[in-house]
Amino acid sequence: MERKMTTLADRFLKAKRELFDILYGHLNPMQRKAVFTVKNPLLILAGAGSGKTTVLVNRIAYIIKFGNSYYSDTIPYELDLSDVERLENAKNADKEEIEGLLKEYAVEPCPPWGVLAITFTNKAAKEIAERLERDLNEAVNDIWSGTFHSVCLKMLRKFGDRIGLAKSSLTIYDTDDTKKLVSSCMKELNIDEKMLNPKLVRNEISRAKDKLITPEVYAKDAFDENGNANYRLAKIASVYKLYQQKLSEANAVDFDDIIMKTVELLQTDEETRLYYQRKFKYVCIDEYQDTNKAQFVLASILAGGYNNIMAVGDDDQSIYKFRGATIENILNFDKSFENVSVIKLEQNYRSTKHILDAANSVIRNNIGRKGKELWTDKEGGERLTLRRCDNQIDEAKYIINKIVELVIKEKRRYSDFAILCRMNVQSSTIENVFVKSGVPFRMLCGTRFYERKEVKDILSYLCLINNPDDNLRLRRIVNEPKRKLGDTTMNAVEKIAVAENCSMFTVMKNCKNYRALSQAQSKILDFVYLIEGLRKVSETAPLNELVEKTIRLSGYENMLLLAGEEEKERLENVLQMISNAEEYMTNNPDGTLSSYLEEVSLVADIDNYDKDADAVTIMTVHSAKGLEFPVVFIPGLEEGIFPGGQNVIDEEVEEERRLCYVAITRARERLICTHVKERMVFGQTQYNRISRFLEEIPEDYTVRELSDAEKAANEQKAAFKPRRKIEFSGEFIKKPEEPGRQKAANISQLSIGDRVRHITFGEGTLLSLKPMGADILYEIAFDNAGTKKLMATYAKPKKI
DNA sequence: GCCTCACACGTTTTT
DNA sequence: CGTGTGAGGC
Repeated sequence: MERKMTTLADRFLKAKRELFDILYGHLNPMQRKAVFTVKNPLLILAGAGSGKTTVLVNRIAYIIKFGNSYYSDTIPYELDLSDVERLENAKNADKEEIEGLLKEYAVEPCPPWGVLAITFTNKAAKEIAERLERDLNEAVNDIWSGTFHSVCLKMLRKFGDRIGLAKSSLTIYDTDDTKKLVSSCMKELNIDEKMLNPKLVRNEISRAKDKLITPEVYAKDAFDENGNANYRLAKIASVYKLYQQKLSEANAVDFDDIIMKTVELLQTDEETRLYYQRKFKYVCIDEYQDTNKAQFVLASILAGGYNNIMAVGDDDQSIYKFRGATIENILNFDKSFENVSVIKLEQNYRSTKHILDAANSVIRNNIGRKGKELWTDKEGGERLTLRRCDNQIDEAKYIINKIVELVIKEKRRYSDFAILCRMNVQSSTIENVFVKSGVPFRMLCGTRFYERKEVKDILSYLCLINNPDDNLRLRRIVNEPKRKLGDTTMNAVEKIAVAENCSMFTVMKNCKNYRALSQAQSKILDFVYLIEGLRKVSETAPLNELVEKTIRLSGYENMLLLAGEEEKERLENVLQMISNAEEYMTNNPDGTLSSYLEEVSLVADIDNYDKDADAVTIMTVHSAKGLEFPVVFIPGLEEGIFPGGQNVIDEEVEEERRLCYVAITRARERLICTHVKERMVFGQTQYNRISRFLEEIPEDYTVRELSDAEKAANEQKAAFKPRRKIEFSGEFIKKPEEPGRQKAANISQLSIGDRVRHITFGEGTLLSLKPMGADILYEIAFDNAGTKKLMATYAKPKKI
C-alpha cells in the first residue's frame, strides 16, 4: 500500500515539474531554476542582456500564483490516480490550461501583499510593475514595489512618529537643498569655505549616512587611538551635527535619511519591525550591485522574518561607487545570509559575438569580480568600428555622417542609434553639430525639469505652504520676487528664531513683538499673509488651482512677464507646472499637496522621454544602464576622458572599466568607437593618447576605419615599406598581441613579498601583483600609509 | 537692498 | 571656453 502511494506521489511530482517546465518554456534552464528557487536567500548574478528583468518578473508572478510548487515535495493528501493522470495528460494542452491546472495544486501561494520588490530607479520600478500587470492584472496593486526611497517613505509615513518624525508635513531635501544647508551650517560655525569645501563636506556626510554612521559616532571617529583629533574630521563632525539638527528642526529629511531613518525605525521599534518582517514573505532586490551599506542592512532586516531574500545584480555593472555603493554587498552575499544559493545567468540574448567578446576582453582586466563570462549562440556579426578623428567637431560630424550612411545603406531608423558619452560636456559639441545637420535627436542629459531654478522656486513656495517650518525653502523664496526682505532682515529673523527655538516663519508671524524687525514689519507681514492665504487655498481648492494662485499671487509670474523675452522659457516652465499639477490630480484623485511634493522630489523622470520618437538618443553611459540599442557610438575613448579625469591612476580605473563594459554591452548589432587627436576641454587643447580600454580589445574583433588624410598618408608610406604598414595609422603605441601580458611582464621586476619604496607613501611590502592591460597593478602594504593599489607605470615603486 | 563685475571652477547620477 | 557665484560698490 505504502509503496503504491510513493509511486503515485513520484508520478505526481514528476508530472507537475514537467508541466512547470512547459509553462516556463520560454526561459532557459538557468532562468527557470532562478524562477523556481524561492525559498531561502538567492543571489542571481545576471550578466548584461541575460534576461534579468524577465526572471525577476516571472519569479514574482510564480511566487504569487504557485508559491513554492516546483521544488516542494508536498502532495495533496487526498491525491488519487485521477489527479496524476490529469497532470500527465495535460502536456499538450495550451499554457492557459496548464496554468489553471497547476494553480489547483499550488503549494503555499503567496498573497501579493506579502511580496516586496525593490529597485533603484523609477524607470525600473515602472517597467517591473507594467510587466507584472500583464501577468497578474489588478493583483499587482497589492505588491509593494518601488524604489528604496519610495518604499522607505511609505514606512516612515506610517510609523515615523515612533522615532520623532512628524508624518504629515515631512519635507524632502534634494541634493541642491542639502548643499545650501551645509553651507549655511558652515557659516554659522565660522568654518572658512576656502579651507573646507562645502561640497566635499556634503559628500562626506552623505557617505557617512550611507554607512549608517551617526553624527555622534562620526565625531568619535575623528579621534585616533591616542585621543588626538583629526582637525578636518572634527570640523566635518561639527557640521554634520548641526546639519542634522537643522533638518530635524525643519521636519525635513534628505535622501540618505529616508533610508537611514527607516533602518533606525526598524531597529529601535520592535513592533514595527515584527509587523514588516511578518508581512514580507518574499523580498526581492534589483540592481544589487548598486546598494550601499544602509540599504543592505535595511534589506536584511525586512527579510529577517522568512529569510526569503533574492538579490539580482551584476558585479561588473557596478558604476555608482562614487555614490556610496559597495560592491562588497554582492561579493559577500553568501557570507551575509544562511543557506544561500547562487545562480549565474551568462547567456546573452542581446549582442553579437564580436561585441560580447570585446566586452569580455575589457572587463577581464578587473581584479575584484566574481568572474563571469557572457556567451551567445549568435555567431560573428559586424566587427567593432574604430575611428580616429582630428578634433571633437570632426568626431561629431563623423558620427552623424555614419548615422546617415547606415540609415540609407541598412535602412535603419534614427531611433536605432545611441551616442553614449562619458561626460555631459562632450554632448554639447555633438548637440551643436546635430542641430546644424537636421538629423533628429534627443538629449537625455540636460537639466531636468524639476531642477530648474524657476520650478524649484515655485516648489519651494508649495513646500512652505505645506510645512511652514521649512526655513531653507523660506529663505530661498522670501525675496524672490524682490520684496525688500534681504539678508539684513532675514539674518535678524534667523537670529531671533535660534534664540526663541522656533521656526523663522513663526518669528515673522509675530514680528510685531520684536523691535529688531520694526522697520521691515509691513513687508514681513505682507509675506506672512501671502503664505497664510495660500495655505487656506490649499485646504479647499484643487492642486492645480493652488499652483496657479501661488504663481500669480506671489508675484512670480509678474516678475517673469516684466523680464520679457529673456525669461520667456522660464515663464513657460512655470506655467507648465499648472498642467503638471492637473495631470497629477487626474492620475491621483486622492492626491494631497504633500503627496504631490513627495512624488515630485522622488520621481525625477516625468521628463519628456518620448520612446516612440524617431530620433537619435544622446546620453551619458550612466543613464544608459538597463537600455539597449541596435547601434551604439562611444565617443571620446581617450585617456583622461574615458577613463576620465582623476580616475586614470589607481583602483578607480576599475569602476571606469565597468562603465566601459556597460557602454559596450548596450549595443545589439554595431558598436562604433571614436577618439580624437586633439580635444578642447575648458578652453585648453589636450592631446590624449588612445584609451587603454580600446587597447584591451584584441584586433580580431575590430576594424579601423581611416580618414581620407590617413589613407593618403598610408599609401605614401606603403610605397616605401609595403610590408610594414602601420595598422593604427600614425599611432606610436603598439598594441601587444595578447593585450597587456607581454609589456606587463617586462616592467615586472618585483615579486610578491618584496620590500619596496614609493616616492610618497614610503616603504612597504608587495602583497600582490596583477597584469592589467599594458600595465601592472600592485597591491602594497605601506608601513605608514596603509594598503594601496597602484599602477606600476605611474607609481614606480623601487625594490629595496 | 540691489546690481555689476571679476574670479573661480569645471566627472559620472538617482533618490 | 562658458557659466554661476560672491564680494564689493552704489
